[in-house]
Amino acid sequence: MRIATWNVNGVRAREKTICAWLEREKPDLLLLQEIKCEATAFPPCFAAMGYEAAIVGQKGFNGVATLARQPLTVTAQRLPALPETDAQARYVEIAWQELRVGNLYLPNGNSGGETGYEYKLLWMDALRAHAEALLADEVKLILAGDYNVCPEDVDFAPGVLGPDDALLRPETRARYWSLLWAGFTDAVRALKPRGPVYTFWDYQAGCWQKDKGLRIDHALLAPAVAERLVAAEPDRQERDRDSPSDHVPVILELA
DNA sequence: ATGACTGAGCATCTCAGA
Repeated sequence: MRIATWNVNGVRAREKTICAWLEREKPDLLLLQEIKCEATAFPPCFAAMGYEAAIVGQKGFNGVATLARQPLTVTAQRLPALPETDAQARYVEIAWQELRVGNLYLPNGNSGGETGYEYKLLWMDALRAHAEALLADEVKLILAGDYNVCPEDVDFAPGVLGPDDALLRPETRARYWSLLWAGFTDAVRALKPRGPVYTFWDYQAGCWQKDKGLRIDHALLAPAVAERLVAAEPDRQERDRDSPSDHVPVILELA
């Protein structure tokens, strides 16, 4: 079973790139973040390739969608703990085969001043509350996507982030670890405990060429899923293609 | 000392990204 997560930075701008990648990699599930469009504007090409889609879209910003080869059931289109008035499209969750798969795009937190940062923390609290409820029910849960968190110092190249960046502030990291310690396994770190495993490189200043990246795209696995983990790594080749996303796919293989 | 990108929108600049 192959499951991938990918912040594509605009699904319409990346349509051909994603189709070609699906053709090569043939994952069972693909979790997309930053689709930057409403569901009505979502490209039809994935359906033509045999993928069903669960889409939570938004005009211009954010937006998540999960593609699945086999039938899926949508179980959530937002985090239950957030107010219903919250308009940001950042979470979609499906039941698929024996699994529950949450696809998330966590707020960056560097824009909008302290209010913007507080929203990130609020969102992380809501994510943990939801995750704990599912784990308590022994749901076979995968929570994957763009977390916008560098868990440890090894997860960002020296010099690419300031000391107060929202991706690594202590309040951010405390919430990330609190989520992880609720009972998850970080799939990539479980298989590569040490060293950089970047998933993002800024478009600016030749960051990719200098390998000055970040590890911010994560896949967290509930215990019953973690015991089936065979492989988990970013597909770095994708960053070298024409007009790439600034993130690469992270691919998981489960027995 | 230093690099200066990308997508989308009531668009030829602004915002957000991270």
